Amino acid sequence: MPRGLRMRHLAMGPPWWHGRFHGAGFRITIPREAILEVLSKTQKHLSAEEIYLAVHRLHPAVGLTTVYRTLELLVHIGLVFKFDFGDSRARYELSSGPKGARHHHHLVCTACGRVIDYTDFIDEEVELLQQTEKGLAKKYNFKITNHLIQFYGLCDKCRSKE
Amino acid sequence: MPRGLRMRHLAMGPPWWHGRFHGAGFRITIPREAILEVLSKTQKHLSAEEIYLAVHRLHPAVGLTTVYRTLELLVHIGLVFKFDFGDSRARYELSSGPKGARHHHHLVCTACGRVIDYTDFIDEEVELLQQTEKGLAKKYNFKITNHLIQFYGLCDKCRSKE
DNA sequence: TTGTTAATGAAAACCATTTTCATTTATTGA
DNA sequence: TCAATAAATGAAAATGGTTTTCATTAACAA
Repeated sequence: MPRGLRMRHLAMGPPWWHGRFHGAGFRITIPREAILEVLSKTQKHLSAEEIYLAVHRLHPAVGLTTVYRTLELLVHIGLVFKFDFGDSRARYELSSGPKGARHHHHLVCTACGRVIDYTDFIDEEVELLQQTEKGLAKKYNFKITNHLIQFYGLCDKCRSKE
Repeated sequence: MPRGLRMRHLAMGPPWWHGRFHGAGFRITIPREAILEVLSKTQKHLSAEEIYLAVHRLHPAVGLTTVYRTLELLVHIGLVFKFDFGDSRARYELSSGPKGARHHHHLVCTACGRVIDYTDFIDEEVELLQQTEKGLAKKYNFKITNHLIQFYGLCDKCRSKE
């Protein structure tokens, strides 16, 4: 049986993101473990408070302040995306799991605030985006690390109410 | 010599957006005129306070509250776009002038916050976006009215500081 | 194990935005 | 042209998500 990285996961070794932390000189703490645990077990776009509540269930000692600070850190090192869907509170999402395959875009209903993730057309989009990124990077000497694509409109429910 | 509304604009006729207001049942007031005036004379992404300050120069009686309320209204009727560039204050931009040709996307520097508008590649993007919108609209029964595209990364100045 | 320093939690501060409410003003009908 | 009336406004207060402060705790290198 092969060893190495593979084994570490089957044997429940350190989570995949520990390396990212150590590499950047950050400490691995219980609140941080808990927050990443929560984020990695949901597909939803959680707000800081929702994350706090979920973490609080497991570790009541963890405070909201730490949740905010940790999220800021995670966004900074690129482990988490921060979104604004227009409801005056930020939403957070793991940018990619250990398998690194989560990228999606959003449909935001401007009437009820519902957010739909979609991955359809992502391939075509990504191809174009890469060309665009390349061109923009060159023209503006900009180092592009990320992009945000959101479509706004009315979801099926809100359409029928009109 | 003709009197009435016409005169107020030096025979230039009512601004192009008056129709949009009357049609939706909203009144045309001095603060609203002033706010649209300010928005139509800049290419920048102004914050509510910046708009307030600019309006204040012309009409000191106009308050910040009214600016917020008017912007909300303008966003609602689609005359203005509201953006979030991550600096904890919303930015506003006229969605289209009378000639309706202003659409662009943004490059946002995550280090210094600089925002660059670009219209390059817009044609190719728009073509793909239309296909995507069509597909998404069908699949999710979503009526898409708008989209947001932003690229994040480091601008030339911040790159060289690294 | 221990010393150093980052990380934390509670409470207070912050600040963009929203709400309240009394007053003003644009519009409509006489 | 002039009220009538309901929308719009401004000042001040409230709101609420997020950040800061500061004393305490805990991660981790030696």
